[in-house]
Amino acid sequence: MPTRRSTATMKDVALRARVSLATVSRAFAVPGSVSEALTQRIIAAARELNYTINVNARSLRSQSSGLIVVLIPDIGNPFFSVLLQGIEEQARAQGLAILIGDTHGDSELAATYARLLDTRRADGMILLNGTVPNRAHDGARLKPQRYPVVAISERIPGADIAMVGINNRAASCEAVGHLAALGHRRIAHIMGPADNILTHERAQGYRDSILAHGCDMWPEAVQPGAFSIHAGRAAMAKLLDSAAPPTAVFAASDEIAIGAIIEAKARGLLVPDDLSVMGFDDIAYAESYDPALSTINQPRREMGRRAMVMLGALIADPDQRQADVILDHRLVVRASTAPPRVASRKLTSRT
Amino acid sequence: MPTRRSTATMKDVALRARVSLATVSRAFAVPGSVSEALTQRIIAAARELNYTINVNARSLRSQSSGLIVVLIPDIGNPFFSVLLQGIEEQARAQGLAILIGDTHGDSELAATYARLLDTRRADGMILLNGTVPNRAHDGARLKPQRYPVVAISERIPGADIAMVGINNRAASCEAVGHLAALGHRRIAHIMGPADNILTHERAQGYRDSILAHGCDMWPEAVQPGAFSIHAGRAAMAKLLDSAAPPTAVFAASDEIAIGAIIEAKARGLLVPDDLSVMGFDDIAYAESYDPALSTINQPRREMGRRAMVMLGALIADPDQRQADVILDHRLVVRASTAPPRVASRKLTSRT
DNA sequence: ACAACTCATGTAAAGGTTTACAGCGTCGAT
DNA sequence: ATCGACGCTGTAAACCTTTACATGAGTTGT
Repeated sequence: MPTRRSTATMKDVALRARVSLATVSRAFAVPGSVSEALTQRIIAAARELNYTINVNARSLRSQSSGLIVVLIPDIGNPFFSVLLQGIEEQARAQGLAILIGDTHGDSELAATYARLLDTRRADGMILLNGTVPNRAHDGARLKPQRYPVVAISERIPGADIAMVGINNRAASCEAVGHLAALGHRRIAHIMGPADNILTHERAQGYRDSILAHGCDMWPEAVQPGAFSIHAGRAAMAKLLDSAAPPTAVFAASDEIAIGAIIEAKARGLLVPDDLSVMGFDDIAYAESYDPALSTINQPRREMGRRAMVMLGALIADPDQRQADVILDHRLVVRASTAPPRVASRKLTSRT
Repeated sequence: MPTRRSTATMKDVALRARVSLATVSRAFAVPGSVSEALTQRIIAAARELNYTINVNARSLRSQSSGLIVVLIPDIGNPFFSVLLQGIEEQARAQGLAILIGDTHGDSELAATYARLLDTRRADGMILLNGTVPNRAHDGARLKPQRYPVVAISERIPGADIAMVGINNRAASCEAVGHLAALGHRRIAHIMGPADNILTHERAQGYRDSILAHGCDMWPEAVQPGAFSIHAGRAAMAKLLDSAAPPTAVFAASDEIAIGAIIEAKARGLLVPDDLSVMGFDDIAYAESYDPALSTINQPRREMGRRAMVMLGALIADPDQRQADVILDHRLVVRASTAPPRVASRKLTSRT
């Protein structure tokens, strides 16, 4: 039970400024509606009383909270931080604050956060990739109410939710194309988690490119994984253990790529001399890693900003349909990719 | 203007369950106060009507929002993400949600977020190191009201705000001690930003240790910096340009350490053979870097959790004083530190 | 001079909860 | 049978705004 802080209310301000309560409210909320003289008097009175509006009362009456929820699978993942900054900047510009819900990939938890919309604590929601609060029973619940929701980087199947993202398939195709252009013929792919849609879009882009360039195809070329350093390392180990290891790897995320490089180094391989590695995302550490990662840059800040703009529009008019926004990605070539060694074929023995 | 969603209210539930409004409220809020039979009837009615409580109304009446603000200088900094997770987990356990304010180190912005307390939008606030919304005029404002506030890892000068953290001075002393124990005599220090208190505590620990071990002291040994890779790299460049470069560096953060290593590598130096580098914080990437970073581990998740616990107590009773919590740090020795090269003595001449 | 308007302000009714207080029925003790 | 206590439920006030509607003063046009 918090101690009741005795704070000035609008009524107090009205009394002091010798106007009605309604006038005070209007002076603050509706710009041109109160005469200059009164507005000054009211502002003065408010300042003297150290008045601050009670947001809860306002929300109750106006049926909107000025808050939006952002659902993230994992705050710790550096991919999301810049995205968040974009969202947050834009939200602030629109006078909204953001409420972050870390779902830890748990759809139960996601549903809990989604409930903030039901309870009118939040006006809208942004879904970051992988977090789908409506997998289970909530799919049915989300749609009929037509809550303002936009997804970043993931198309939610079934629920027609507006989204902003990049063309993952094309980007992956380009990434693998870069490796092929360097002369690689034996290019493997380490995937993200199987239940993530991005994983499949990127894998598809990989396949497109392998086909288009007539590169090697072999059963173990595509390894399952997850968006983590650990998974990347494990998958790389499998690839290197195989009879005919690849000369290049396209990882579905930078973290996977880092894991792959760690494993390669652990075995005495030189990157990029013995093995080229491509990442995806261009997280902050990609540039600082040794070797600096070649990767696909996603315009994350812009993605966040655009999503927030769309959400704002949706909040203003929940019935309007928003078109998807596909932003441009960018191939970033750094030091982790190079032409294959001509002599590299000699490694191919054993088992 | 959002379309008014016609939602069931308590009144509707009361009608349907044939009880009074008050009884419904009590059934939900005050555990043992309503008879079993009625409670069941009420719950059934609520379910049938798809009732969800209106949080704004509750907040208005009960003068508390169930929200807490967390002020962060930079969401993108990986040091904070785990901290956040700790806070968030504990907050959820206490039925609270967190509102994240990224201040970008801007105290103006921090003040904006701090205002959420004034407007009753938030019940309490957690300050993450470096963010001091009361540097300027707000110091005076924060104290008299006695808002529930706790700081993580930084003692706010002047304002008596409870805090949880580690002993930075002792930890730094230990870090440098590790380098000295390896045989280093010429140990430099790259500091964080000058306006951050942690910077000075860590620098002090460095000095303590240098003195205690009788290591070299020279004017350029301590370089100003900032908590970033870039700053680390620049400072390292200065150190290496000097006539008698150090054989080891203690960086005030892991990011600085990474920057330092990048610069050393760029000059063809081997880490740790030619130069040992110690970091501080043990961020996620410290372990994956090449070489893996020796550093000081801060129990970040636990710090977040403890801070939230304290805040909870403070919200329950704003007048009680909370004792500071100092948690244990841990020296983590990995691959970026090693004994100095014996031949390195030959560098020590000149001037 | 009067109708028709505009414009600034005031009045009062929501908005959905929580909670102090009152009422009422039951039970045990006298 | 009476009293007090206790446990459950209902009544109504309070929390602080926003906003539809009413009011009245001033302006314009005839």
